[in-house]
Parts: sequence; structure tokens; C-alpha cells
Amino acid sequence: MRLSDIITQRIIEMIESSENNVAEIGRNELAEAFGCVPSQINYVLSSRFTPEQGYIIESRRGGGGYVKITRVQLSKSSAIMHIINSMGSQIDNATARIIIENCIHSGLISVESAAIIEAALSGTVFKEIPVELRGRVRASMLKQMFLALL
Amino acid sequence: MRLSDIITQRIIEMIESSENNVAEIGRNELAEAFGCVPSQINYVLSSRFTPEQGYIIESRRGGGGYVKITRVQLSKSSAIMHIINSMGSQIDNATARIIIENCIHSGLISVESAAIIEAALSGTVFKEIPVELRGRVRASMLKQMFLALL
DNA sequence: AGCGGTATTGACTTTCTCTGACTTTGCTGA
DNA sequence: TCAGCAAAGTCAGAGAAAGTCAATACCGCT
Repeated sequence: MRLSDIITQRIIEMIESSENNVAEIGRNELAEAFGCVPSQINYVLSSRFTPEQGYIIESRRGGGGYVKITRVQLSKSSAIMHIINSMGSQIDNATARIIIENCIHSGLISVESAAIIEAALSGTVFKEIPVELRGRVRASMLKQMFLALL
Repeated sequence: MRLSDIITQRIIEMIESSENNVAEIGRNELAEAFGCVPSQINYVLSSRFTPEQGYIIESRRGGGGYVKITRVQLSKSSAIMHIINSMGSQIDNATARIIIENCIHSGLISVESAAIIEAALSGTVFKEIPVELRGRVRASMLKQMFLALL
């Protein structure tokens, strides 16, 4: 098996075992671990972790530098669709927050988007609405807003 | 983690916990606290607290000298604040759409953010809410969501 | 064997961080 | 007043990482 493939595998393992689809490595350190030259890591990254293949690379030079590989959700739309479908016709506040939190965590929605959605669900808004309607309104809003992300 | 990042974090904490977005530090004193050379502080300031990043630095030498870091209200934020302040306690659907449209147009909010906001204001959501409450709820939601963009 | 594509290497470059020597500015007390 | 101390500022250099690129090696085909 080729070195490139072994390194690729290792990086993918790191991503899998992380919870937000991210692996952060030290280039020299990783190269050392495999007994190869550091630029080999660059080769692997540029040949196997391209944007086309669903990865984003960020890095920083200098002391304490790093390379960060992020796997982007390819079927973002279908994941969101799935979440919408799993919502009932009423949702309580705590559940809504958890759904949003999970979406941020899995990189499905941006922090900014989440902030807007949470703002719309805030107590300040809901105190205007009769208690018995809140669950339905909350569910409706959440679904509509998620739909807008497709 | 890099020293620079730790110092940066500390300064940001100081700003957050102040109520005027200001942190006032003694350069030597802070350097001492982190066990580094004073000019390290200058490095952090010039690499992470630039005007481009929304900060203003003022300082004074000599006995009782200081360095004052001010986070400036980005013009974007103040524009949004202005919009929020100009909203009444009730807003009709057409007006809401116009406000959002203008914000997209002037680059104040992203298309994605706008889509989410509009979704929250959609008819599907509002048909759940008694007619006489809609204006107030809409205004409240809009304000909260814009607030989340600051 | 020769060709084309993929891997590997290493020399060189660029960027970022940290330090220390030296300079400038402001305050204060004799 | 002004000498001296107490800050903060500047700058260049060393070191730590990562990036680039061209030369070379390897591998599977025809």
C-alpha cells in the first residue's frame, strides 16, 4: 500500500473520530510519524482532500502552526429535509434549542443563521403569543426557516 | 496553544466584561503576568487588534502609562441598530418585506440571512396567530432577529 | 522498452511568533 | 528647571512552521 493512501486513511480516521468532521494536524509532526518529508503531507492534501471531494483546508504557518481539514456535509439539503420531516406539529422551546444546537454542531447551519433562528424563537417574541398556540407557532416557524436554508 | 492567542483571549475577555467595549492595560504588567517580554504585547496588538478588525489603540508612555484597546461599533452594527430603533411596536407584512429588501440591497445582511428572516415571517407561520396579534408579533420577531445580527 | 501518470523527495520561500536591545515620551521630586 | 526614572514604542533577527516547485522514482500498460 502506498504511503499516500496510508496517510489519507489516518486523516480520515481523525475526521471520523472527531465530532465535527474536523482534523487538525501539525504538518511536520505527522510527516515525522510516517517517516516522510513534510511536503508529502501537502501532496496528500492537494490530491485527496480537495474542495471537489468535499474538504476544506485551512492552515497557519509559524510557531504553533497547524493544518485543519474539514469535511463538509455533502448532502446538506437532504439532511435538513430529514430534520424538517422529523419535527412534529408542536415543538417546545427546549427541543427547538437542541435541534438548533445539533445543527450547528454538525456544521449543517452557520452560527449566524442559528443566531437568527434562535432570536425568532426568543421569549421576547413568544410572550406576545397565547400560551396554547406557542407550540404550533414554534414548529411552524422552525420548519419554514429550515426550509429557507435549502 | 500560542502565547499570542492566549493574550488575545485575555484582552477580549477584558473588553467583554467591560461595559464600554474598552480594555485598559499596563503593558509591562500584562507581559509580566504571562511571563513574556513586553514587546510581545505590542505584537499581539498589531497583529490582532487592528483598525481593520475593528479596534482602536490609544496609549501613553511614562509613569502611569497605559494601553487602551477600544472595540469600535462597526458601522454595520450601528446601521442595524438604527433600523431596529426606527421600528414601531407593530409592523405589517409589506413594511417588513421592504425593510428586509433594503437591507439586502445595502449589503447589510446576507441573502441567506434574509431568507431565514422572511421564512419566519411567512404566511404559513402567521396563519397560526390571531389576526389582532400579528403586527406586534411581527415587530417583535424582526427586532429580535436583527438584534441577533449585531 | 517506452510512455504517461502518480508518488516521493528535498531545496528553497514565505509567513508567523517571540525576544531583546535600543529609542521615545511623560511624570516627578530635588 | 531638569535629571532621572518609569513607562510605552520600534525594529531587526532568530526560530518555527507551513507552502511551492522541479527533479526524480515508481508502476502499470501497450
